[in-house]
Amino acid sequence: MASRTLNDKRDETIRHILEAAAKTFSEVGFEGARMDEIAKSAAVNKATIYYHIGDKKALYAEVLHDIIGNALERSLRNLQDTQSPEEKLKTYISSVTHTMDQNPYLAPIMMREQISGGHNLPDATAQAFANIIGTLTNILEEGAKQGVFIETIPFIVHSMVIGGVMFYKASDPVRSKHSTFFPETVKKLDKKLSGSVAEEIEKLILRAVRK
Amino acid sequence: MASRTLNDKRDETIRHILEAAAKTFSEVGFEGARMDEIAKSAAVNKATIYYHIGDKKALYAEVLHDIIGNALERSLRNLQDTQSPEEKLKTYISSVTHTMDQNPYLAPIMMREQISGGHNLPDATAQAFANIIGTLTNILEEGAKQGVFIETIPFIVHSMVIGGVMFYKASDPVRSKHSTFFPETVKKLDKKLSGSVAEEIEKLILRAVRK
Amino acid sequence: MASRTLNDKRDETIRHILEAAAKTFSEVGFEGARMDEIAKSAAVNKATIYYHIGDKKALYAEVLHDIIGNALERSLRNLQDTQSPEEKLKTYISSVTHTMDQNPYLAPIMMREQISGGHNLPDATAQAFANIIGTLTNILEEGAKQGVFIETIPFIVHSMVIGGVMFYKASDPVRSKHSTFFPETVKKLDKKLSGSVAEEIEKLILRAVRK
Amino acid sequence: MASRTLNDKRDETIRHILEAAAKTFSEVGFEGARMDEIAKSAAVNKATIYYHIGDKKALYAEVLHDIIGNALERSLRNLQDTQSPEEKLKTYISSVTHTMDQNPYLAPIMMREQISGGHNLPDATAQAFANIIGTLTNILEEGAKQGVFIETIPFIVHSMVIGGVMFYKASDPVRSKHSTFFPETVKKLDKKLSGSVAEEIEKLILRAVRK
DNA sequence: TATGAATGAGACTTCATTCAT
DNA sequence: TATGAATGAAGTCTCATTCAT
Repeated sequence: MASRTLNDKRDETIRHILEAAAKTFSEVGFEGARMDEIAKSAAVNKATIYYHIGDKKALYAEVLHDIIGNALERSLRNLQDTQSPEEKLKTYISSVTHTMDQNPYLAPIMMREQISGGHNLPDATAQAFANIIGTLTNILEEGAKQGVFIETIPFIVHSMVIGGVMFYKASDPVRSKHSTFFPETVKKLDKKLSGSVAEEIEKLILRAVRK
Repeated sequence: MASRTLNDKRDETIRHILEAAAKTFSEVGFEGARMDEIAKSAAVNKATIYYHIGDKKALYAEVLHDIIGNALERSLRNLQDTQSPEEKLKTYISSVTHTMDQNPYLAPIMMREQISGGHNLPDATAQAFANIIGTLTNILEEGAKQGVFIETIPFIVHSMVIGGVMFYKASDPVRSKHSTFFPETVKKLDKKLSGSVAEEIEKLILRAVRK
Repeated sequence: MASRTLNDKRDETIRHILEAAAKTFSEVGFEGARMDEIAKSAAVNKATIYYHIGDKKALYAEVLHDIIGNALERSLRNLQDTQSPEEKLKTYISSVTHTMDQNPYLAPIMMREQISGGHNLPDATAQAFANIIGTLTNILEEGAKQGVFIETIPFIVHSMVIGGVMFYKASDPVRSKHSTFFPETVKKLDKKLSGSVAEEIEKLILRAVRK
Repeated sequence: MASRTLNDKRDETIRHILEAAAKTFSEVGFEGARMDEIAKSAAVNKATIYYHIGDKKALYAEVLHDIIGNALERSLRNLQDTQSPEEKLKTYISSVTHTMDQNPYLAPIMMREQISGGHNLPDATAQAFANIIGTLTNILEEGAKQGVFIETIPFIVHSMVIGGVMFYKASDPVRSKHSTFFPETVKKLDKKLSGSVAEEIEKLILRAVRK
């Protein structure tokens, strides 16, 4: 029981650190993140991070693996037994939008990774990422074979879904900051993707690929 | 004549600096950029940057204004006298893709700005950025009014176009780095947007919004 | 019986620690030694060192007292009843060389102490060290009085014996590391002082001081 | 002329740094040295060391090369045209003792290098060091061939000369610190090797090897 | 105008030590 | 008795910026 308690405490500390790190990395990126800031935000001594996890790079890798890796994989599980390609595509898109909503750190971190060429992307994460594309490709090809979808370049559809969703998620701060430049209709948009926004994306993508 | 020559030289130096800075900022972001690196890449002394332009923030603002600002505005000019909403939308998309191809520093810098909430975005640039959305909104609304487009949330279409294009452009390094994870079809895709890729995006967007 | 067993275990733990500490201190010096490293090498938890012995300085003092102190004193016992000054000098030198061979941690630690001015030298150790010089001085003076040795400055003879022996012992790693620089004859030399090397030193010193 | 002045200043700064570093490294060793301390002692900002020379390891290497390397080589020049093996041996020893006197940082640094196995010894320095042994070996072998010296193991003679001299030089702090333990005769010894002490060493070594 | 030298502030990291169990 | 967790202090190094010429 004692060891159980100890492990609990350890795990809790680590979770605090990873949570704070994910938040910081998502907000300011790897280069902009300060170990001091992360430690303070996790309410632990800076050295504790080094004790439990390691240096900044190791911390980043851990965040990617722990927070991002899981989220990406989880988002694919709902697909298993859905039926028609169209249904699958809907589920796929709603899984992606839902995941982005659930984990607010996901989109910024992944976008930055994307831009910087995946320099710090652990293989496991890159693999998970590739799986997403693979899954979409399968859906689109299956749909094309069944004659319900047109022929497409899957990676471009993928770019539009993921890029579009991420862009939308990430654009929230800009929209509010320079609000005077944006028309009212743009500013009114919900911060959440789920609901009408997710449906709008689904609608557009389906219209685009449906025969 | 002497002063003309001097000015030429001065301008050339500044151009070198801005070019090098744009490249560096696009590759590693504001936080990741090193003044030393930029100076070396511009083949000038580090102090020269401070002499001619100012500190790092000033340099970044100058890059945004000089490189990005112009490019954005240029991309809108082709729209002036095109006719039907569908034609306008086509031109709009090809302008965006063309601009991204012309200026390789544009997409990364803008995406990073987007993610970080436009923290360093000069007002002029934000304004130009807002104009793009405004233009697209007008096109879509005109199309809807004429009954050739469905009703859409313009900012979401915008997210899919810009986000999709940027994502595609930015994903090139990841695709090659973790190439083993990606299927052959993904790896074969062209680095340039123009041509088939731009057409594919146009096709999908048009299919999505066309009634 | 239980307490006896406990004491045994405790003593064994302490012995492990001191052994590991002596090895580490001899290899990298006081400043270069890491408590983590010593604990790992002793197969105990780091806190155990603090519990049983104390902080780094206390540990170092303990090593000096326990390992070094005894060795130095032991090396003097053989001298008690030897007879002629020449015999005594021979015994003295072979005691020194033998001690250095027996305890591989001795020479490095003592040399470092020497260099750093005995900053961390406990009084007991310094005393034992002074005794060695005193003993040699006595032997040399007795020999001079008996007319079998020339007049010498004992501390200089001492420097040549101790310095020479330590230098020889310590030079083993350099000889092998930069082996290409050393001629074959140098590299072939034995790691042990005892035997031919000790005899050679004896021979040279005796020739130097013998009338 | 301006550039000359600039270079002078640069060189002076570097000399200050190397001087301070040599002193510090000699006193407390590589691990014990603090960059802060060295900078303060050189009256420059800490960053200036990194600007001109590099990190701690680079600084240490530079010290070894600059201070030690030169000194060692200089000590060999006097040997060129001396005549008899005995004269050469005398010159050799006085060169060594003189060098140690001239450069007070030499003995401690070299001894520490010796002890730690030449871990940080640049090849150039190791080479210079090997040359010293080679030179002595030649002298001893020439003397033996001419029948004026006995057969010896040169590296052991070398150990006694270098080890002895270094030990003597290095023992100065201990002698004064624990002065109560040392007899008056030991304490009275001069800090300088030159003069009587150097002569005493010469005398002893010559007596040892002379046939 | 341009630049090599220099620096203050602050970043990352290490390490001896203590705490809580 | 022993230890995993945690930390404060201090160390190394970096970097945007300024200085002096």
